[in-house]
Amino acid sequence: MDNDKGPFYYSNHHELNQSSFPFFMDNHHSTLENFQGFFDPSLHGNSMDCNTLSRPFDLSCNSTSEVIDENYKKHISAGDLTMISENHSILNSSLSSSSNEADQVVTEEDSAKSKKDKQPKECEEDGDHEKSKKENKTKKKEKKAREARFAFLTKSEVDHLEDGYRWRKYGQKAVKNSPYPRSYYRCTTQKCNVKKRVERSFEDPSTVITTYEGQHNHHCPTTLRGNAITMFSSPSLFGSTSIGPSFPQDFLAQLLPSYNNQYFRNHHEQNQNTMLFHNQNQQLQFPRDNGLLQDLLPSFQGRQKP
DNA sequence: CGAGTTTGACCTGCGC
DNA sequence: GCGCAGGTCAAACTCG
Repeated sequence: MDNDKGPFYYSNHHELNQSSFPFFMDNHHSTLENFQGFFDPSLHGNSMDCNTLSRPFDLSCNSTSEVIDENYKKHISAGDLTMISENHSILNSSLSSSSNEADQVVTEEDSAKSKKDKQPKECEEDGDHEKSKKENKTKKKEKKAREARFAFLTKSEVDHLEDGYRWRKYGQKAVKNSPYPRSYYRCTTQKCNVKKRVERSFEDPSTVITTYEGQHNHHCPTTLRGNAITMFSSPSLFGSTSIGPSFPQDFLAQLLPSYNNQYFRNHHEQNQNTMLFHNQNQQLQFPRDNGLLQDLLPSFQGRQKP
């Protein structure tokens, strides 16, 4: 994988298992397996800013939501897991089923293999399908920046997890080397081009891999924000001194209603006592720090690419 | 009847 | 150039 622009290159031979995956959700046991591990500065020797990961998520659900930063719309290759770092870098690891989830690359890059990003709709609305095809061909050289993607694993028996948004399935494909198909969804809201892919891990069939692409430009239809914010900001939940002043509540508040509210819906009651951040006495601080890439995924051995 | 799903065909990029 | 795999389209279908 080309990585000329990225300051960091991570070998794909280092293990990235579920415990090092940024958001490993376990709906059955009412835990977010890796939130604590992911944010825990004692594990990573450093910490991260709330904005680091909130960017690729739906900001429009937040009352303080703002214009999408074009700098985050970097190309990434198909089938990649992406996280956006504070300094606009992208952590990028392959999730394609043809590759192993434990055999991943983390890199900042503008992907050279940005696949087609079709824009035929405008053309087809005039009913001239052939014309649109031709125009499409002429446009293919104008590689449009692929939307940022963000993927996470969820332990669930349900493939398509409720996340508060309405999705229309527009495709399903068999995935190579996997008995489980990959489903393609598009946000049903007009002019919202957010997509997501859902597939089940063939290595761990209890795990669903959900990949979001793009950012919603509308409010979450069925937000559970209130619950999420209450829970995450509750001193009784985390302990009044356990959360540092820069605890990414905004990030979590943005994240959870959109991406995990089934979790809350189903387990809200028990979650009040059992959920999230196993070690609640941990000091959690997230100073703004650009040197975060090496710290995010400690199982990787990052190195400067020559 | 509208919204969502299914599914085969098609398009595109990439590796050989 | 060819084949493969990922991604998308769109007609047919299902469902409420």
